[in-house]
Amino acid sequence: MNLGEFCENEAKGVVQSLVLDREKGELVKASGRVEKKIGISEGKTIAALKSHSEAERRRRQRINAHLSTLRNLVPSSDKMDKAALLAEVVCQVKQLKETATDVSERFFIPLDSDEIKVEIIAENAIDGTCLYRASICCEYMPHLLSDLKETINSLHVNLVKSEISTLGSRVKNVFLFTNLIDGGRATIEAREIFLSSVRQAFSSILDKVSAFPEYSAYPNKRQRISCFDSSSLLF
Amino acid sequence: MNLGEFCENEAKGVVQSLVLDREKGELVKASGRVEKKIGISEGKTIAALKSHSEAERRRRQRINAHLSTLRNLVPSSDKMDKAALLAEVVCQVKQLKETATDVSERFFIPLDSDEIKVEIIAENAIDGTCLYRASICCEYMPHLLSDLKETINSLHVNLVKSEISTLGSRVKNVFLFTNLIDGGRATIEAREIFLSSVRQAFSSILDKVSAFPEYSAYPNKRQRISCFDSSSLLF
DNA sequence: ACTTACACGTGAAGC
DNA sequence: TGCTTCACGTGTAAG
Repeated sequence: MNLGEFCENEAKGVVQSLVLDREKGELVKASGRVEKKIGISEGKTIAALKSHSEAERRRRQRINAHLSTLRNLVPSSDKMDKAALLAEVVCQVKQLKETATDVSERFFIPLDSDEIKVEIIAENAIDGTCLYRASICCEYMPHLLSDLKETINSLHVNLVKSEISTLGSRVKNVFLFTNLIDGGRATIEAREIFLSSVRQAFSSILDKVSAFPEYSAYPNKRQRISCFDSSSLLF
Repeated sequence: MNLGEFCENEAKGVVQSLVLDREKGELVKASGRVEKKIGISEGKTIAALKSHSEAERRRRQRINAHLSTLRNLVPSSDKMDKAALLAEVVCQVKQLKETATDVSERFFIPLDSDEIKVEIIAENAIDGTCLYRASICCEYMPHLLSDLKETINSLHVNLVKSEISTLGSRVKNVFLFTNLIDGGRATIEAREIFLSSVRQAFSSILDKVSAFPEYSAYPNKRQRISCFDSSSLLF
């Protein structure tokens, strides 16, 4: 029922509405409760309708403003319709994410998602000693590095190499180490147990970081990258 | 005028339409041309209206499908309304692009936008010889490298170093060189002329690449990065 | 004339 | 109840 229709029918004191019935393909009465008590507050109703349509107008403007912002961000998306623009945005986001992941894995850049990875990356053919790689990517917090150091120490591993890289407030740490305790005599089960204990140790750090109140509160930060070998610095 | 309104007025052989006048804040007649010849093709009109509303329905579905795809791509955007979702997407795209640019500049990764950069990066304090850095980022095409080689040769520069990196089908080349011809005696104007001649030479390569029919046709490619020093390989 | 895309006002549903 | 969001059918203009 549009505004014009309402006022027109208001005079008769009744509201009738016909709609297109999609299944039957014909016009039908809109509903059963078409009778209404009218005449008391036409002004109020009109005012409500007016504010409603104005609110809806504002909503559309908000959405379209974001869409045109996206248009500026996406190259050569002028004269694309809304659907095509959104399709293009989907592609861009996917591709950017994929690139970011690739770059991150190869070049050791911290991403925005927290992550822990612990894996065996090499096995000594002679004595069966394993080389492990453990990485943690998270938001920076005070004492993060000393916590990590403590964790590594408590695991009683033979640290081969450690690296840190930062991007904005994100930190990524990678550790290469061998297992001191069972070394070459480790069974597959023992290795799995060791892996999961390392994962657990790192996870508790991640929990601590997650619980830490961020003091950067998501600014439009200008991100800067730095990375270095911290083997000699930290440990 | 909605379908119900139309059919209702059709009986009277006239169409009246009231709309809310935003400036005056009151209801006014919609337009002057309210008289219509009706009774000839009601069926056709209804059919047209129906196909119209169905088309509009399909359009909405298309747009909403893309929006829900974006919802899945953006973390924790469940229960966001459309505007908030789009705002979040804008942020994500901006941040991803910024990160990509940072990473690209520092780690020498080709991005998706074609680019040429030629600049002086150092000047010899004694003889005034300049060290230049020229980079080109573009789509790969056959003979790109030999074209580049030819271009560099034709510029008669003293090539110090060249690097290539690729990401998917994108290629980025960086060249460090000094100017053989005028060397230390170059005036500021001569340097500018030299810079622009290098830019022009690279631009013609970029034009050639742009004109080249892509054979990758934008797949959802799994991008892989490789980069190497090509000084000894290429030149 | 037919299709297509957009803006609009409105009904319905969730707080 | 009032406010907000969404889907809908429609008016309208462009190709």
